[in-house]
Amino acid sequence: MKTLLQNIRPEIQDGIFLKNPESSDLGKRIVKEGVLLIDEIGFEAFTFKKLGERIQTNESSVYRYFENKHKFLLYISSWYWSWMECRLVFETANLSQANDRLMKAIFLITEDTADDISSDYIDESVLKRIIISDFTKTFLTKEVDDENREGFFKIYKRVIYRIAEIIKEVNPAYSFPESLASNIVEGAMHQHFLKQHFKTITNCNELVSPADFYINMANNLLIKSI
Amino acid sequence: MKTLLQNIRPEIQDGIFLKNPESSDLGKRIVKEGVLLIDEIGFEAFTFKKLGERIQTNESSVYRYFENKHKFLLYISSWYWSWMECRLVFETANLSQANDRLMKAIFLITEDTADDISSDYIDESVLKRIIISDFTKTFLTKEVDDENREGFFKIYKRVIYRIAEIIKEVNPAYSFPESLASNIVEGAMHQHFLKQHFKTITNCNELVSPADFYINMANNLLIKSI
DNA sequence: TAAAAATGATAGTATTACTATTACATTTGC
DNA sequence: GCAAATGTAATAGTAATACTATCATTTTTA
Repeated sequence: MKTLLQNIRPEIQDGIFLKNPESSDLGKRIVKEGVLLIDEIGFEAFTFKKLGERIQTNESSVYRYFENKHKFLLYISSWYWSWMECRLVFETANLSQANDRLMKAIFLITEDTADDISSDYIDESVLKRIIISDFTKTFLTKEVDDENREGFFKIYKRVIYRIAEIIKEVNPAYSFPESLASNIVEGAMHQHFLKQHFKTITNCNELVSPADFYINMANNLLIKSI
Repeated sequence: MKTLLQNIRPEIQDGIFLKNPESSDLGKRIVKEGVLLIDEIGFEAFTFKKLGERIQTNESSVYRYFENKHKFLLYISSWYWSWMECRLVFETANLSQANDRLMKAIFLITEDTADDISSDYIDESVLKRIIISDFTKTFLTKEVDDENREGFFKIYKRVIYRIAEIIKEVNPAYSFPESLASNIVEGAMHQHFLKQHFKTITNCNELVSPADFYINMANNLLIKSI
């Protein structure tokens, strides 16, 4: 499993990068260190100049790979969702019961920490933290419709479709499969955030995970109500 | 009701503004036109210089009221949640059944458009659009813990507590009242966003509203499962 | 080994995000 | 009605951001 995932290259939409960062050592360093730098100082304070200093290269070299930091965030987000889709497909493949697939899918999406399956150069647990605090910023912009048309959110949406499909299998009569899927994916990130910063408006803590909350939700909405 | 709400001044935490914009005509124009400008060009492109030009005043005059545009967003967000809390309290006050109060609360929080109850100078339906696309940006920052300690998110959290309290009344045995409340509030904003920009990952559309989705959710989780 | 591609270094521009100063206008308190 | 206090406008200035352009140098590859 480990080796399999390590060899999978993420599918990234044309137009997100200028030059494929996987194609060179510098490109890989930009991505690897960029992720760490965003995690350290936050996306707002992150600049290509600071990244250049950190990896001992010129600001302009970074600009050869990515147009701007927004595209960089789109890149690492696509990477994350691509990796998530891959795990979703692999880890549900051998489950014959739709309900088992749903529980597994919710568990994967909402789990607290990425497990230790790591690609060669990106730290997934750090990436997950960035996704929780910054992914929504990729689409909460005035350019969202143009960028959606260009396919920049394709993989993210595909992850949601896959979960919605499992939901439909579990209970074909349920009226809101897509909304429930998108609610679980977005909501899980939000509950993780609340757990860290606004503890009083969530029941998630060291003992209760977002997975518990959403597994209970899915069971009640789809199974007990049949 | 209209006059009542018109006369209520929002409760805004000290430290969000430098000088109370309600205290002068210029301050009110800053808020009113600032809201419209953010709606038009988006929060990222919004600057105090552009706002100054729009209302024919100097950039530095705007800086006398707000430290920066982040604080401005915090201000209009507090305003929105304050107004929402007020409506929540008033419109559920006369309902004796906890379940009726919950349905009313969910409806208020998730409703499509603000109704025509308007304060003298802020356009609530425009403000609601801004909340949907920009509210999360107020807390998805590196400064969130400091700002939370300063009370900048107090009213927002209080809205969630109130909903969580109603949830507990409806079903005291339910294990995740705070998480469900925060999920509904945040999720409703997200479903509105999806309805506008990512139609394929939501079931909400012209016929089905986020209110339908969340009312069904609350009923199934809290009532049918008792 | 020559051509092509990638990188590094430097410089430059427009805009942003402010701060400071001073002059002028308006309100308010007595 | 006038002085004091407060509020606003205008101008200028700084540091950082978000890039783009140019050209020399190094590395890759054909």
